[in-house]
Amino acid sequence: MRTLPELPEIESVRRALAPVLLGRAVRVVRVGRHDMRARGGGRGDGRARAWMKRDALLHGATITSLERRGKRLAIIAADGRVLVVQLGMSGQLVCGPGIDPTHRHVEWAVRHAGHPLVFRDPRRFGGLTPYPDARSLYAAWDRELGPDALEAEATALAARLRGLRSVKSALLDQAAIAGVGNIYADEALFRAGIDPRTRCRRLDAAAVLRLAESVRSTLRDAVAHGGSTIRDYRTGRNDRGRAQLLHAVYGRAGEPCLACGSKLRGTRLGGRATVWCGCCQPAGGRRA
DNA sequence: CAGGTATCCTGTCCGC
DNA sequence: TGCGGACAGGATACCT
Repeated sequence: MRTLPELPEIESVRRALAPVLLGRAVRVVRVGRHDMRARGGGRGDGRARAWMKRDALLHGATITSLERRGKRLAIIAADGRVLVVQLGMSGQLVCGPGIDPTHRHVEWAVRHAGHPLVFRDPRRFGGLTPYPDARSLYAAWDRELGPDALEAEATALAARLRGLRSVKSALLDQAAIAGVGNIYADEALFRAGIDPRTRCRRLDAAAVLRLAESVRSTLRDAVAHGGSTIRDYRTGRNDRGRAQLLHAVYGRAGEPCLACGSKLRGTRLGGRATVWCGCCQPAGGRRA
């Protein structure tokens, strides 16, 4: 199964849910599982049970805002409570018709909405994290996440692409830049004309800035298309996205480069499938 | 410090 | 047709 909610997918969910949820009161009507991860990913990080109470799940709250940083979406209530949603690999936060009935972990009734709000996640790589107030939310985000890959200035993103590690691993590091996953890392590197294996230090200032701008434009274009629906992803209204039509390299190893026609190369970098064009993406980056 | 690997998890796809 | 195993990867712990 391939489904990777990255920043554009989360942003599409946020935009779709805002008109449905803002100003509305929610009520927890069902908790399907009590053993979701407190945070996405990791092993042995403990299953959270105690917090999986209605209070932590915003029972009885009125939603005042939906905020996103990177791949995390915070639901903020009028009384200060916050619930952060991480979709992980296969998660969905949806309020609309035709939602798959399986793997529904939490359901809320939304006042004056025709459908319940549903958090479902077949593979349970995602999770829900409650915070007592917005202050603790922002403190956690500042501690764990770099600047948002869509909202931050390109110069701010470029400043984070440093060190000896490969430029792709830097892009995937949420503490460096928040929001880029495996799909858009490869797409942005293709757009910038940079070999994903290049160490950050080997990129000159112009190449780093070009990459930062490519990250922003790649994500912006994907958001404009409603995110990429590889398989499971749906917007907050349960619609499919169309950004997958923009993918130039992701999932295309061995196929011809859309720019030059040469065979796209594929390998594994940091355990992740990586695709690039050896012709258009030279080590150290294409000269401007 | 950087990279590789195992872990978590389930649905999908492939070969036999 | 069916079944076992590889594969997909976001985040993290641990080892080299």
